[in-house]
This record gives sequence, C-alpha cells and structure tokens, in this order.
Amino acid sequence: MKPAPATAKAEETRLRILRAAIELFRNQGFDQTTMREIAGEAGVAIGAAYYYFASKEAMVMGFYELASGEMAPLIASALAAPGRLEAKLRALIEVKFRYFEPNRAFLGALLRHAADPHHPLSPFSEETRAIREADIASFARALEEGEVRVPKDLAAHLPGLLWLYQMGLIFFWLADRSPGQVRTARLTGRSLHLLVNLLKLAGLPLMRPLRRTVLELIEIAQQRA
Amino acid sequence: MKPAPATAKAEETRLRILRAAIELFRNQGFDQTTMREIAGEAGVAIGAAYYYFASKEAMVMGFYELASGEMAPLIASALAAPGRLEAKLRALIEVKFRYFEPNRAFLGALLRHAADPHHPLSPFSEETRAIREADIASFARALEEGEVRVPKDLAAHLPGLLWLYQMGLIFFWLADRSPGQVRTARLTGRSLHLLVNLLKLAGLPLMRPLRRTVLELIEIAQQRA
DNA sequence: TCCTGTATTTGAACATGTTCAAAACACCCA
DNA sequence: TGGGTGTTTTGAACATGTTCAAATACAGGA
Repeated sequence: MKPAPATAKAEETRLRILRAAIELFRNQGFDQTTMREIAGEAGVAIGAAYYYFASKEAMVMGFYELASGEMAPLIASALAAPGRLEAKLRALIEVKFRYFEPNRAFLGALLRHAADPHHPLSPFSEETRAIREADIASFARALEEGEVRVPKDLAAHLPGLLWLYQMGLIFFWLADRSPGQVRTARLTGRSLHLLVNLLKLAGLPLMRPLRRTVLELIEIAQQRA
Repeated sequence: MKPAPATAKAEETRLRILRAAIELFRNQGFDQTTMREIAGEAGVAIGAAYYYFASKEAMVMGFYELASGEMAPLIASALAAPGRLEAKLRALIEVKFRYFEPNRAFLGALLRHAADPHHPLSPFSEETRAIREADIASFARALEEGEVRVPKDLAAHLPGLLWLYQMGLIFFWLADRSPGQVRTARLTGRSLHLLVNLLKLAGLPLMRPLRRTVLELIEIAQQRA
C-alpha cells in the first residue's frame, strides 16, 4: 500500500497531494484547510487523498518526513562548521528554526499531540521513532566533534537529553509571540551557555553521586516509554 | 450568558448535561462519546448542550473546574498532615492521582492541547489561570509549612516550579502503561527525594551564581507567557 | 489485439461537531 | 387575566473528516 508505492505515476500523485496540502496548511493553517480544498488544489477527488494518506493528520506526518529529509544535509553542514560544542549546538538548532519558520503557523498541528506519546504524530511516538533517532544521532555527532569531556555514564543518555532540550526550545518558539521570537533567541542563548557549563561541572568527581541519581531517574523514565 | 446562570432550573440543566458528559467520557473516552449521546443521556436536545457549553471541549473545562473545586478540601487536609516538605508534597500529589484515577481514560482530552499555551484547555492558558493559580498557592503553602530554608530569590518562583514539576508527573502518569502505574510511583518517589535535596543544596552560598543564571532563564520564560 | 487482474480514482453517502431560526416557557406588569 | 420580554429548548440544516462500492486505467500474458 503506502510503503510500496507501486508505480511512478502513483508516487507522483501522492507528492502532488502532499505538496498541495502543505501549501494550503502553510497559508491558512491546518484547521482552516479542508480535505476538499486539498483534493481540489491537487486536481483529484477526495477519495484519492485518502488512498494515499490515512487521514488529514497523516499528511502532517508526510510533511514531517519530508522536512526531516530536507534538513539532513543542512544539519550536516551546520555540524561541520568550526567551533566547539556550544557553537555546534547553536548552529544545529538554528537550522531547525530557519527551516520551520515559514511553517510556524501550522507546525502546531504536528506538535499538538506531543503530550500523548502513543499518538502517531507525537514526537515521542513509535511512528516518529525513525525521524527522532536520526535527529538524536546528529546531537551525538555534535558531542563527538564538539570536543568536550563527558562522563562515561552520562554519555549514552546525553544525545537524547540534548534532543529533548531542543524539543523544549521548539515548543517555546511555537508559542512565542514576541516580535521575531526574540524571547526564544534570548532563552536559547542563555540556556545553551548554561548547559555547556553544567556539562563541564558534571564531570567533577564531586558530582558523581548526583549524576547517579539523575541517571537513575532517566532510566526509570525511559523504560519502554 | 454562561457566567450568569439566570435561573436555578437552568443551572440544574447545565449540571445534568455536564454530569452526563463526564459519565460518558469516563466510560467510553472523550472521542468515542458523541454530543447526541450526551444530550440523549441528559434528556435534552443537542441545541441545549450548546446553549450551556460552547463546544464539546468546553465540557472538559467544566470537568476541570468541578474537579478543582472538589479537590480543594482534599488538598487542604493533605497539607495539614504531619511531616516535612517531602511528605507534604507527596501527599499533595497523591491526592491528584487518586482523584484523577477513575478519569484516566479521558483526562488525556484535557491535556491534549497542553503544548499550546494559547489553547483554552491548556493548563498554561489564560482560561485556566484561576485554577492554576489556586493550585500553585497550595504548593506555596506546602513550602511554608514544610519548614525548609529557601533562598530569598528563589522563593518567589518555587511554588510555580513545583507546580510545573507536578504537571510533568501527571503527564508521565497519563502515558504510563505499566500495571498500576508503578513506574510513575517510582519516578515520583525518587525525583521528589532528589528535589528536596537539591533544594537544600541550592541555599549554599557557593550556589549563588548558578541560581542567578537559572532565575534569569525562568524570568525570560515567564514574560507574559 | 483482446482478456484479466491489480492499481488507481471517483464521488456519493455517512458520522458527528456545530449553528441558528423558531418554538416553548417563565415571569412580570398593567 | 392578557400581553410583552427575556430565557430556555428544540431539531433541522450545515460543514467537514472519513468510508466504500463502483468505475476506470493500466500492465502483462495469450
């Protein structure tokens, strides 16, 4: 069905529908866009939209996948830029914000169900796992190339934690109505700085017991979550 | 309109509808319950439901208000119980879990829009402010009566932070599918313990610069959020 | 070229949240 | 008591996401 797009023409139709949807979502938002509009814009009947996408929301998933693919090279080059961890992380996050900017209005639809990790569209769901893991891998790379000493026990969890941190920033950014989202920019700058400093502190022998406790919490939270 | 329920009979009808809705939501979940069912169960026409509630979701808000009112005395007595801060916080959180337990299935509907602080139903929205502030006040009381030294600069923000922490636990609890939600119980116990210990540490003079930085972040995040 | 099976496409029909004009009701005043 | 005014209630109509049986297009073999 979806995973095996049979013919080339079919794949083309699918893309036509997805593009029409994204375009409309962008211009008028997710809720304001009707399936009839999307089908109309794509020049197909309603049923065709449902032949390729299980639901209106599944189209947002389509966007998510598309976005993930298009951002990959941008992220790669962001990581290649000079600088240490802080700079690399900043560049990485910057890529996301820039890419998402034109879609700000409808990105909310993607994150609407974030609170429910069992909802397919949640960034924590099984369905979004592949995208999430690729994303986490880029944080792992930032850590490797950022030349920071990371305590061994923390190392395994750190990429995931950074990803989570970045997710938090994205949520903040979405809700941020200050002009040009200055508040997000401020928050990003300061928190990133703090984060890197804390990371240095975390390596101190004195910190070992605290680290253990926190890691224990993380492990409880992650059990088949 | 809604704020001024004119006659007593009207208020009664409103309550009948709300109770029917909650009952159905509880038994079959929010999405599975139709407005026609609710109206039917309450013995009124569909239109009546919309006369009293702006939307299906507004009924969830009705539940939220009802719940908040009913929990108030329970929380008060939880706070009066013996013990220091950790015990009091545990008791407070325990009240919430116990009260929400029978509604677990549909509570998700309340928190579905949490990620969007502009959505009326979000626990961070303007519409839920009254409930939120009352709730935060109970954390303030726990702090007062828990007999802990809290650095002055932190004091103002601490109740809100504790409320946020508790909110996080509730989210975790909602998504927790372990039998009896053991994982949440474990997470609550350990994190609460850690939290109180950190609070003690936070008062150390050594910690002042770190505290300042964190407070700065909090202030950026809270600007007319 | 014609036939057959599969992939694609169609659009009417359906379910359900929501709106709204009209009806029913309640209460007050002359 | 009768009329007027505001509140409450009704249910048909609407909008829109979704389903599905039927129609169509198409590929490959006879």
